[in-house]
Amino acid sequence: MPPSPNAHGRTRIRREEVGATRRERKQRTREALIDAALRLLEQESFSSLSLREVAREAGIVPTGFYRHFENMQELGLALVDRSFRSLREMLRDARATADGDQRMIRRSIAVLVADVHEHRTHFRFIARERSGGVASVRQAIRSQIRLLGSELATDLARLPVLASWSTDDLQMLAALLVGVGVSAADALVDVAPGDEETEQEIASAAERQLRLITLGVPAWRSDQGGA
Amino acid sequence: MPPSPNAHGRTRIRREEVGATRRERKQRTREALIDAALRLLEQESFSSLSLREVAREAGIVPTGFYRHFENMQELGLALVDRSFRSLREMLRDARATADGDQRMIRRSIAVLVADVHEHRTHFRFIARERSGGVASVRQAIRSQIRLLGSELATDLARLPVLASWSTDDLQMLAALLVGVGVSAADALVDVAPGDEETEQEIASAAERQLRLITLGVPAWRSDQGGA
DNA sequence: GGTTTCAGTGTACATGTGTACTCCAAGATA
DNA sequence: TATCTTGGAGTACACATGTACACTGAAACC
Repeated sequence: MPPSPNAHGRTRIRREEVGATRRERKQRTREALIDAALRLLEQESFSSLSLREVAREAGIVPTGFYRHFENMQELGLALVDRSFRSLREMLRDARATADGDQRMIRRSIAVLVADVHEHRTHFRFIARERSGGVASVRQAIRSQIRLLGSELATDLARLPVLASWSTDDLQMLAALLVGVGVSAADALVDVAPGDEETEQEIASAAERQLRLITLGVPAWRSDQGGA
Repeated sequence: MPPSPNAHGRTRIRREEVGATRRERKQRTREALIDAALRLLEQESFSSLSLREVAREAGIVPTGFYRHFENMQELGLALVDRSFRSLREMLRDARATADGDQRMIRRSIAVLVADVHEHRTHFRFIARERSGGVASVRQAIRSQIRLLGSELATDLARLPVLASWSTDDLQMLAALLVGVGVSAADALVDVAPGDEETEQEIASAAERQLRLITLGVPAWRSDQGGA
């Protein structure tokens, strides 16, 4: 624990603070709580994060927390929501604007890398809690990722190469592709902030992995099982 | 928190317990601590696990913990070690005894599924902490998984189809295959204990994913970049 | 058989926790 | 203007936590 608990740039909210309507100020405190949590999550995991800690970092008194969230778990769900909001749209856009599977792959990876870059804290949270401690948070994250997969499967179904594929096989493929993305994001989150080279390597590896997979697609026959 | 903290079958260790040499008894208590931790980790994450909790569950007094581990983090590393010990050998064996890539895939997945089945607690721990809270534990797990990848890459290099591949591409392929395995294990850990059907589905999906990847292999050309 | 070692005990303490309660000042509403 | 509503403050309490310290009795050793 750092010696000075309120040391670095937390968002102090005070009654005296200038601010417009009451709703706006409440909203702002809510944001401050979310941001405070994300900031603290760079150092520790969600399940070991305490209500008091978050409140302190946000600059309000512990009991004030309850005006915004019933408990920490609810804060967790808000964090999941916040973290996934933009990514899903951006990915869908990326697939819509660029068709042709190779271009789609490059675009999607680029979007992912850029988003991880810009919202590192969100992705660190997601990566850490995807299999992590608090059950409801974990489930929320997984359901978001599953959604990502379904959306991808729907788009894939429109590609000529995949026209003859069964829904089951499409889901399998989509899950595989999403898995590669998740692994890449996982790896990116742990790259030192300045290290663009490693970042580039991870992106390139993910791209090549996706490309390898697409190479298998034309040869796929659902029923071929044995050696 | 459950009403009776010492309720279910924890391993009580007492001075009066019959036991042979002093070393053996110390070893047994150490095991009891590890087992206690694994038991508790079914309900909560490692970073929110307390030293007192583990000691209590193992049937010793809090301060007794220090006779075995310097702190919780060291316990965590012991858990990582314990969890990976058997799997790596089993996987290497599986690849050694069955050559021919399709058979290798089937065998490896079978080994993984069986091991997850038998040591569910280990894999739950690994899955949860792989991206989880305590840095040193996370790093230990990742290095084990990376090792898994390197070992696989070495074995892959011996396959005729991959003879011409660069080391870099082999690493990329190995990472992809290991990634599929990790995802599968992730999913398996959350299957309800009795539900063999879902288990079978996950295994089958992973197998198909691996098969699809191998289909891409003959078509791979390292330098082909564009659409 | 006497001495040493040491795994596990028991006590103690300062600190952090979640949450119940009352209070208040400023925004909302009439 | 007077009244109501409500974010947030302040106080309080009953816990749980990590670890320091002195202890004990049996195994290990001479």
